[in-house]
Order: sequence, then structure tokens, then C-alpha cells
Amino acid sequence: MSNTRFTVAIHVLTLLAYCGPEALTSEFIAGSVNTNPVVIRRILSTLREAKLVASQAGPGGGWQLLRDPRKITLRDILAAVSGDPTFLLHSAPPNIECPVGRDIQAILARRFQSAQEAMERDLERTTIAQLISEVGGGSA
Amino acid sequence: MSNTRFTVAIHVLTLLAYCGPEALTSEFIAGSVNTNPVVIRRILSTLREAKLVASQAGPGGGWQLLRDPRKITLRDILAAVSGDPTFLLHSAPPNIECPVGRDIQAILARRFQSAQEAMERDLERTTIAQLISEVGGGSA
DNA sequence: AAATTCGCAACCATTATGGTTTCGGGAATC
DNA sequence: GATTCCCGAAACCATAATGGTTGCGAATTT
Repeated sequence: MSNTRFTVAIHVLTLLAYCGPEALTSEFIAGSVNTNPVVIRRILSTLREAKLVASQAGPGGGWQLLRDPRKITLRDILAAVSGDPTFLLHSAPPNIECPVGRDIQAILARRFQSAQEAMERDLERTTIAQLISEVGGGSA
Repeated sequence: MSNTRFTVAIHVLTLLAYCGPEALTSEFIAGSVNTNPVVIRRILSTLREAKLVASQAGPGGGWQLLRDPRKITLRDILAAVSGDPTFLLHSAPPNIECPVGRDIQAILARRFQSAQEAMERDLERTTIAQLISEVGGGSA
């Protein structure tokens, strides 16, 4: 990773759900996230590709949730915004003359996928609705 | 992440274990990984900090494993080479005037840690010794 | 002394990242 | 229809990370 888009995406979706059904502008959202509206629009446009939000131009426009917050998991969000997998293989292919170099990529690909799936299964346990219930000291 | 150091570290340790007790030079290792010896030394020096390997200067010198390959898990290796956590929070702190902005970081920190641990528990199931047994079609 | 090997610093090109500005176009309102 | 609001897209920027490379010194063996 090494980027904050997953975090910002979760923040934005939580805010959209928290603020109810009316549309929020990218400028308002940027005020909560503390960044630039264009950064918010970039991330929201990837969430729109995943059918999680919709945008509306013009006065009174902005961004709205398209899915029940109880049905949006952190895994869904990661899938929408994540480009690269968590673990990368070699930048240049290893030496196939070496027994280790020949096989290591295929072996690691399986292990990395397994670890990635373990992580995603954990993320799947959390929904946006749950996060909202914790905002404002909800669980205290 | 977005780097290949974890992969290279696993590759190097597997090679060290595979080639038996004698020391391997960074140049030889670089030949298997297909990169520059300095890149190998950089990664091995972080593994040395974790007491996984030792280096020896001079002719006949090089790098040796310090731990039984059956006792080196992928989780150990990740711990040694990983700098940043898998998931990063906001680059600038959110707006604390907003109920979501005020609490989201603490809430996400818990969720991210849980996901990270799920991933690490999975990585812990694999040892260098297991990887060696799969090299050369070991499981076929 | 000579050869080998690591250690470390410096440097480089490439890429990712978050941020910013600018301009155009669609949409609601007056 | 004119104005205002808001998104869309492109361009640009500074910063940082990454992998790679070179150079040289120090340690070690022969």
C-alpha cells in the first residue's frame, strides 16, 4: 500500500452514511478529511466505479451512498480502491538457472494470496454501519 | 508495502538454507535474485539486525543462516524487513470538529491492527524449511 | 602483500503520492 | 436565459520511496 486512500475512502463513506440521505459536496467532505476537494473526488470516483456512491452536479448536488451501510464492508472498500496487492514479487524475474530462483515466485504467490485472503476475511467482518455506531463514543 | 524487500528476503533466506551451511557471497545471491549485490547486502543487513543471519568479510566469507530454517517463519521475516504497517491512516489529521473526523482514526487503528494480525497469523504458518521442500517440484 | 568480501555513503532515474490550479460542462434556481 | 453551484478532467508540482549503481575503505584470509 503506502497510501492513505483506503483510510480516506472509509472515512468518506462513513461520513456519507452518518450525515443521512442528503448529498454531500466534495468540499464539505474535504473539510472533514482535511484535504483538497479534488483529492476527495478522485477517491469517490473510484468508489462510484464500484457502485458504492453516485454523484450529482449542480446546486444541491454532491455525493450519495448507493448501498445500505450495513452491506458495505471494509473488504468491499479495499477492493474498490486498492491497486497493487499487499505483497509484490521480484521487480526483475529471478534466475531460472537456480532451483530456488526457478520456483520461488510460484511458491510465494500462493502464500501471499493466502495471507491476503486472511486479511480480507478479517476486514469483511466490519461494516460502515458498525463504524458509525462507534463514532461519538458509541461503544463506550 | 509497495516494495519487493519481503519477497527478496524470503528468497535469500531460502537460498541460504538450501545451499547448506557454507557462506554465500552477496554476489552469488544477487545472481539468483537477479539484482545488484548491494541491494542484497542492504536487505541482509536488516536480517542481521533480527539475528537471522551473520556476515563475514574476506575470502571465503559471505552470509550464513543463524537459525534453524524450521524456526524461521514468514512472519519473522516480515517483522524484520517491514517498515510501514500495511494500512496507513490519514496524511493530515482529520477535522476534530466533525464527529466522524474526531473518532475515525482511533476506530480504524483497531480494525487495521486486527486485519494485520490476521495476515501475520497466516504468514506464521509457513517456514523457510517448508519453502525448501517445495523447491524443485518437491510437492509434486 | 594480495585478493576477496562486506560496509557505507553517495548518487541516479523512475515512479507514486497527495496536493493544487485551472477550465469546462451539467444542473438547479431565479 | 443568466447565474450559481458543483462535478470532471487534465495539468502541474514538491516530496518521498524504490531499486539500482558506483566508489572506496575496512576487515579477513591466504
